[in-house]
Amino acid sequence: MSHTVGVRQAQKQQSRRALLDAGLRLLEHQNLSGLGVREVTREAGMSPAGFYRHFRDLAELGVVLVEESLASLHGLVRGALAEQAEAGELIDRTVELIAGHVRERRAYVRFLARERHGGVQPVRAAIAAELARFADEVAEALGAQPESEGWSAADVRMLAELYVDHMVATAVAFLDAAGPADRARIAATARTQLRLISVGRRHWREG
Amino acid sequence: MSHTVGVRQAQKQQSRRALLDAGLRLLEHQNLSGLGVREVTREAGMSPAGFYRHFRDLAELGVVLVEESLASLHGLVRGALAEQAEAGELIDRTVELIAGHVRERRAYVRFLARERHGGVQPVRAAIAAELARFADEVAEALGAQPESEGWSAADVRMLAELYVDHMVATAVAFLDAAGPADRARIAATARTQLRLISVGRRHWREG
DNA sequence: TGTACATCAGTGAACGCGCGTTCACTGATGTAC
DNA sequence: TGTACATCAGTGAACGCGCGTTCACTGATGTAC
Repeated sequence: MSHTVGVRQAQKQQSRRALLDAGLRLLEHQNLSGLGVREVTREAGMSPAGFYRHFRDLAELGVVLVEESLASLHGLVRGALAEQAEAGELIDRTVELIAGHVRERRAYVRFLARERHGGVQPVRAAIAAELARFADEVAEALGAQPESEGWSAADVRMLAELYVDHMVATAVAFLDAAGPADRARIAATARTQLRLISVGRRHWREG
Repeated sequence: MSHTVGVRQAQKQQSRRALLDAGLRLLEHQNLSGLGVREVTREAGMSPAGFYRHFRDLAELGVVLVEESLASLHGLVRGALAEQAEAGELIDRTVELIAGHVRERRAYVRFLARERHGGVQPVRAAIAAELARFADEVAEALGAQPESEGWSAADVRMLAELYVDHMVATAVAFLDAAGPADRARIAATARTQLRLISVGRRHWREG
């Protein structure tokens, strides 16, 4: 019974987690700006006043959710970049990674998609900044590939942005998929689009 | 003084317009699900009860705004497709069209971006259906081009979706542009990305 | 180990407030003759 | 044209309700000796 943290602190963490989870659950079908303190505490099985032991207001809870969402997304991007394979195979793997991520972190992905252009400015800014960082990471990885020889930094960065935009669009499409057949169609479309971009990249110099 | 419509009806139309404009104005900085009836009527200079002479609730007002937004977007898409020019020139014109549309219909574009994944289901469905129709139109136009010879209908459709997604992403980027220099950068990126896709399309067969 | 005091996460009651919606109304516009 | 009645867009008051936030509290956990 090591109590390096203490029972009290552990219980507090648990309550905080319950509030975050309740918020995430409720945000799957509504906007952050439409959420209420009482609504969240009700869902978490806590009295309304208890909320203020953990967060100043709902925007603060929202920002924590953004951080968690982005951490999970970062894992996805790193995973995609770490893959070492032939181009076609890499495309297939990437699309699979996105599909899997949407399946496992559905609520987080939905939250990001919804608040990316939502009504809460600090949350929007955090998401935009983090997507820019993803583009940086992707640009760096692309720049290291032999296919990028002779490309300007700006062109590599442009290509990275195109990939990130496409990843986001694909993830959102998976979110709204109607069923397995629909998911398969979305995956096939995404793969073909990535292949098209890849072809364009290879023939870029010849214009 | 032709009164084919009647003074009373004209005044009612004017009030309705005032409510829609007030809503659109308020929605530039908040979500539809966070908007209030009293808030809208206050902004429109009308008593709260007056709202119900025009709309059942705010979702109904929101759906009308979606229709208006999409009508304006339709004009943009038709404009882009109607252009007859050499590929490079066409890309420049398309990016200019998007930039101009964002400048002139800023509030509508912001509204669409925000509610596309927002918390009001009927509004979301309307936007998704309409974007699919845009993809259909674009696919039809692309299919008629000589460059599409030998392409399957599915591949043409996939290309159209890529273009529509890219248009949306570009419009949203323009929305958040920090200034003229930022706008120029976004335009340059969008042009280069379109050129890349165009190159990929030309060399598709050789894959 | 036991005891006495301190801390503090969570409670339940209370507050004032703005909300959505209804209602009977009013007065300008429309219509019939 | 003038008059008498009908229509109906917009009003202002009223309602009940759930909201965010505060407060003094309680009782389990932590700490000092």
